[in-house]
Formats: sequence, C-alpha cells, structure tokens
Amino acid sequence: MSDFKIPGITVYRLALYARALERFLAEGKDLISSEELARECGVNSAQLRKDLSYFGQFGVRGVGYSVPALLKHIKRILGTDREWPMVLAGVGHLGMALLNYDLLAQRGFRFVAAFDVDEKKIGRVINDVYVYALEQFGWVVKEHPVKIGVIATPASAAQEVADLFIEHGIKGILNFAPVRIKHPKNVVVEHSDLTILFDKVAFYTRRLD
Amino acid sequence: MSDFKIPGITVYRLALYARALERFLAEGKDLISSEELARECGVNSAQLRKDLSYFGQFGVRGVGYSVPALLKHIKRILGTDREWPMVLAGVGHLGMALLNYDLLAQRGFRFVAAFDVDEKKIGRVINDVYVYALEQFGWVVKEHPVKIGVIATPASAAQEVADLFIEHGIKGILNFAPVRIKHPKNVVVEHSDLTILFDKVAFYTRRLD
DNA sequence: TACTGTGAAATATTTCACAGCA
DNA sequence: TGCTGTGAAATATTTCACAGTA
Repeated sequence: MSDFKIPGITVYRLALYARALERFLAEGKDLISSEELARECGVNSAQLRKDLSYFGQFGVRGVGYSVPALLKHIKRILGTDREWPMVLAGVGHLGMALLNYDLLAQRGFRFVAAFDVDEKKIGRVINDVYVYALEQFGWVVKEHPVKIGVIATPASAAQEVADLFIEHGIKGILNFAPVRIKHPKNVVVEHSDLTILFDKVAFYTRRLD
Repeated sequence: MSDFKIPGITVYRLALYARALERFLAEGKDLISSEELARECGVNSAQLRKDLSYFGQFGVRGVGYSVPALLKHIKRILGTDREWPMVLAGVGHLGMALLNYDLLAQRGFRFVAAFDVDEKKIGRVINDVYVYALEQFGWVVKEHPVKIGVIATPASAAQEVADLFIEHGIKGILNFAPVRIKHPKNVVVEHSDLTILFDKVAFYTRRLD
C-alpha cells in the first residue's frame, strides 16, 4: 500500500506482469489467478501478490484478478498509461533497431526525433523519425515536451550526449552505451549494456555440466 | 572462495567490473583500489571485494589490484577468456544490430551463422555471417561447435526456435523476444526484453519531482 | 470453496568494521 | 600506512502460512 521505496526488482516484475497480461488479454482471457500469472512469469505467486500489495488491492478473494483491470492498474502504476515522447541519440545499427521497433510505439514510447553526427545519416527519415545533426538538439527539443532520451552512441560519446540531454531538461535516460553515465540525482539513468548479457549467458552455460 | 550458489547479481557486477577494467587498461592504468573501481561502477567497495572473494584473492593488501591481472581473473571466472561461437535466429533490425555489433566479436562472442524464414533475407551475408533458412539449422550446427544461441525473432516464433536450439544441443540461450521461454533445467536462458527497460525508465522518471 | 492480501519467518544480499598483511 | 579479505550486523527480499472474504 506504500508509495515509496519500491524495490527496483519489483518495478521490473510489474513490467513483466504487464507483458504477460497483454498476451492473456489478446487470447481473450478474462480472469486469472496469481498462481497462473506468476507461473507464466517464472516467479512465486506470493511474490506477485506482494508486489501488487505495495500499490493497492486489485484482486477479488476466492476469485482472482480481472485481466483487463489488472493490466490497466499496472500500466497506471508504471506510468505507461500515457504517451512518452522520446529522443534518440546515435543512429547506428542499434539506434535503427530501436527506431523500427514498433512494439515500443504501440506501447506509447514514441521517438519524435533522432540525432547523429554522421553527415550521411543526417536528413534521413527512419520509420517516420527525422535524423537531425546533434547541434540542432536545443531547438528541436524546444518544440517537443520530451522527458526521456535514449543513448545508442559509441561509449566515447555517451557522457557528452547525456550532459546535453540533461542540460535541456531530459529527466529519464536509457543508456545502451557500455559505460556508466554520471548524472545529478534528479535525473534517472537506466543502463543496458548488451555485452553484459552475453557474459552472463557464457558464465551460466559453462557451469552447466 | 566458494564455487557454487553465486548470486546472479554478482555475475552481473563481475561483467560490469570487467568493462570498467577494460577502460582503465586502455588508459594505461596499472593499479587500482577497490574504492576507485567500485566508484566507477556505481557500487560499494565492500561489495566489490565481497563479489571477488567468492572466487579467490586477487589483490594485495595495502596496495590494491593489478588492472590487467584482475581483468584476466574476472574473464576466466566469467568464461569470457575463450571464444564463444554463436548462432542467431531472426535477422530483423535487432538481429542486424547484433550481427554488426563489433564489440561482441572483439570479446570472443562470434556469430557463425544466422537464420531466418524470410526468403529475402536468406542467402544474404551480414558482417561476414551467412543467413540460412531456418530448416537448414540441423546441418549447419553440425559443422560448428555452437553452445550459445540468440533469439531475435518476434515473440510468436521464439518458443519454436528455442525448442529447435535445445534439440540440437545448444545449452545457453539469450532471448530478446518479449516472451518467457520454457526450457529444461540443463539449459540456461537469459531473457532480455527491451520494452521492459523503457517501462522502468518511465516509472522512475514520473516519480522524480 | 478457492482465492487474495499480508504479517511473520526464512533467506539472501549489502554494508560495516576491523584483523591481517605488504 | 593503506590497502584487501571477511566474519558479523544490518538491511532487503522472498516465501510461508493463514486470516479474510466473495
């Protein structure tokens, strides 16, 4: 029921539950138990109920949860019941993949502009998103109420781009460059270094037999 | 000093330390304290020392750690001191980004073959990797001692691809499709759903002020 | 009856704080 | 002296187990 000090891992799992609920909803399922939803997500059912209990009571005892209602509640909790206009820095292969990832736009995460320093990329339009020169960042974001910025540049450019983002009022940064970003406390940075995922798979694969 | 029941989060942090050490090494730094390395990675220095202590003693009291030696130790622990030939299923935008991600190959994670069901993609060569029809999977992997498979297909194809991987002896799977893969216990699956990262950023961004 | 919601117990992880050593 | 390595304490997270209720 609380509203602060939510474990980061709980936020992660709420997003996981939302994904699963979207699938169940698409299948036309109307009602679900914590047991069934938890199994689908690979967690313990008490954990799922505890995660939800930080935010309220969404089920019916003896019955379960309404799939559409619970999804709506979780989206409201996560803040994904709204549109999140975003900007992208770095239109390399990963940046291209993000611009073309339609699932993101379907969920309200929509890129309104992309930026690069490569002359060959500036001026291109990718999946309806225009690629600007990085120097144009200031006036482009003035046109758009952007809160989230995504970094898909090489590591060497990441901090500089983050500083530019922060200077222009961006509050949430998703950083795919393999380097830790320094940032003030009133800015949120989520790091996602893909190479680390491969390291983890290697570690656990080697220990198998 | 133990060798089993390593917290998953410790494995993650070891990879983080390796990335930072690579940067320090590139800068020519020879010696580092747990304090400095921990700060660079955003963790507590006791945590870093504890993480390492699961695997041995790698420092010198009163002095610190040798940057190249510690990096070598961590890579040996992670199993990234060797080559990991891999296969990719799904040559969409994300698959393309992975095939072109040279940092991966530099670290020994090398795609030896890619697979797709789209006629237009089959037969193409991307960053020296040939794209085969998915039906050819069996005989292609017979040629290569592949342990790790990467799934970058749509969610609807992911389980089918995973089953094919597992049937042909793949032991470690990195799944980028936004769906949980069912798998036997002697196979490792690491899930990475990019949409969840965006949800997390949205959650924390909204709570800021 | 068949579930949820949640204190309390169990477990896991992080941090402290200091002994040990180059 | 200035660091690492590590038990022990503190904290966080997960799971149990059962009261509550449609």
